[in-house]
Amino acid sequence: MARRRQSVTIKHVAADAGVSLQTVSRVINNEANVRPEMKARVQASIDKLGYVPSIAAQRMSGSRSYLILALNDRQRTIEDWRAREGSDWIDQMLLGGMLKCAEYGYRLIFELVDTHSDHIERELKGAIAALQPDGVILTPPHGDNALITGLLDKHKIPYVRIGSRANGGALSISMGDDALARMATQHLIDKGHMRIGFIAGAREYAVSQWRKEGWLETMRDNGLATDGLCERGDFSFASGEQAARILLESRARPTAIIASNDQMTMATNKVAHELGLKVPGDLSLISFDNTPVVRFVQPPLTAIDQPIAETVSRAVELLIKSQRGEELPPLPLIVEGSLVERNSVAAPPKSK
Amino acid sequence: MARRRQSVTIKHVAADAGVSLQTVSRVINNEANVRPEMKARVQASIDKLGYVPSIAAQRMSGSRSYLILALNDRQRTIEDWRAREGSDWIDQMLLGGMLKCAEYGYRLIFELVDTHSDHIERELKGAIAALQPDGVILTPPHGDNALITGLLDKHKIPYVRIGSRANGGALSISMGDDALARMATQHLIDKGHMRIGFIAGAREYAVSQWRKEGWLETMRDNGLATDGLCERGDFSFASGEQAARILLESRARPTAIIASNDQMTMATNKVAHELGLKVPGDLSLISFDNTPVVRFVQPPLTAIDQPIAETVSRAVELLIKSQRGEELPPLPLIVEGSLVERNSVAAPPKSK
DNA sequence: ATGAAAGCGCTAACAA
DNA sequence: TTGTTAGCGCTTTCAT
Repeated sequence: MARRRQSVTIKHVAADAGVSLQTVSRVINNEANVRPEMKARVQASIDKLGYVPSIAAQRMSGSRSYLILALNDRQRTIEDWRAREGSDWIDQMLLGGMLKCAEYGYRLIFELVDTHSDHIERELKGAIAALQPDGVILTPPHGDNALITGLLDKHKIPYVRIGSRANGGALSISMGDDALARMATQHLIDKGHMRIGFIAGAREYAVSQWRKEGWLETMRDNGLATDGLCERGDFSFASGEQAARILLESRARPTAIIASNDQMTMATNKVAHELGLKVPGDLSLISFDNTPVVRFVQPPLTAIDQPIAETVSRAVELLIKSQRGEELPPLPLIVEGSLVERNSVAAPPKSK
Repeated sequence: MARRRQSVTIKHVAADAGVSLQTVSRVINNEANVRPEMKARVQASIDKLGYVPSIAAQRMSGSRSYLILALNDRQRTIEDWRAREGSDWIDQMLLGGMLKCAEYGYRLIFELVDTHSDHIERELKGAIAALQPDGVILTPPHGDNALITGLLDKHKIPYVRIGSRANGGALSISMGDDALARMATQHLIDKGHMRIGFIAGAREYAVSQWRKEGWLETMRDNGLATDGLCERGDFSFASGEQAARILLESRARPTAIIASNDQMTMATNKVAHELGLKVPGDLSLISFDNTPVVRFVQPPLTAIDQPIAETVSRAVELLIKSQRGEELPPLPLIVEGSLVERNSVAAPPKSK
């Protein structure tokens, strides 16, 4: 086993610049109490020698680890990967998270954690002990998991919850799901729809509730009935099929349906075709998430885009700024999504 | 700044078990020279206290970092992420790489590195110095970048090249691209095609050449002409359109085309439609990669599936085994892909 | 504003 | 088979 040592250490730099280790350390960490000329001299040596501090050593002496942990739901993530259905949540997360981390000299490490099950605690403790991350990003539904947040609180590790129910205490970010659901509902109402169905997502995801409420309130505000117009799925294609079938086979079927993610919307689209309904002629559809596949479906789906990259990017910023004691924006931060119009929405059919 | 220390260290375990630090260390690292009863006692303390070694400290004392670095091409990766066209290379890489790492207590860290440009060296040196990874996975086209492999050699960091031209020295894995191209070509010949066009990929990717050669040789072996049947793109949709247009507007246009990735195949499909050619009636198509989108195109594309998850998983195994001095399989390891039949291949048109 | 000394948690080398 | 010692590269004291 090759005993790999750092090729250029702080000592080399100190020797080269003719200063103490401490001064070099101060320059690296951009601390006060270093004269500009001194700083320049040290920096020159750093550049000359190509010195980069060892994260391990920095961590060891009680400083930062420059590691940010992103916790995702194990089961769902692996299922998505295996299914290869084009969900790009992870990619977008990396796009936003990694690049922002890189700006500040941090790295993002992905970790899969079970939602249920009792070894959550062991897993998470293990990751914390092994990595000593400077911050943690909790993606749905982990933000609402008291076991996780409790553990992080105990270890005093800052974390940001994405799309979580709870607002107290920690840093949190949402994509304004209720407003987005309102936007979608209003869009359909503006087109003349009155019977707008809704397929909700899994209960354990806070966003499911928010999205549903946005729809519910907008319907109410417009004096429209909602009885028998809401079914709940679990974000899977199969559950979407089931929910869609119930809605579309009911006596007074909706002329439009909003489903809480792309898979369920695509399922609804399929059921509509099976029942001989034309989309968007007989049935308008609006989806949530806007993953790549919705552009390739027939018809391409109008969808609420979730700005995941932007959200995770802001989450990283929040974490780093809070660690540095810098000022934070008012929380929860809302990174609003938008409605992307394609071809799955039209005016409702005249008859009936 | 909360000065975060390890909550349970090797000292606690040693005290609890009433043994020396070294003995605990030996148990952690599964070394010899520990009596079973001793080992059991220590392990009991570890479990009781929920002890997990600090990677930073392990690295510091010259041992492993339990970190594996996966190097991807920065520009292409970011472009793919932004385009949101459903390429799931990264996801598959994580699926295979992360999970295998987890089995052995390692973590996979992604890093984006420029292919061209002179700061490659600085970037890579920085990553190595900061992270001290135990191994590196080089995805195309980095495996053929002498600057990168040279640097890794110098630092004595084991690396595995995926889909690289070079076979000497280092660990390497390929997906048997030439055999796959042969398979695709033969599949078309078996259907009765004689004029089979080929759209090659960017030259800097070794796989481009292999795929082309597989096609070329199979054509030759079957006594079929290849003149004017090959165009080169750069894996982008636009380049695919251009190449397809040249092939399909030529006097003796091919009855089938194999394109070196999904984007270019989809572009070819589009051009065919524009020219009034039916796929697969007038033109058969076989794609490379089999990313999620090809199932949603009309018609769904027959494609060569690249087993990325499996490949990266094997790469991780190779790295860990080589580090442990365990026996390795013969290299380069070939993780063969397969032909996934969908609806873009038919017999050639009768007329002409 | 700079430097010296101590120690973080762990493992390698050596000793017993 | 087990324990002791030294030190990895860095940042924290605390001194100057």
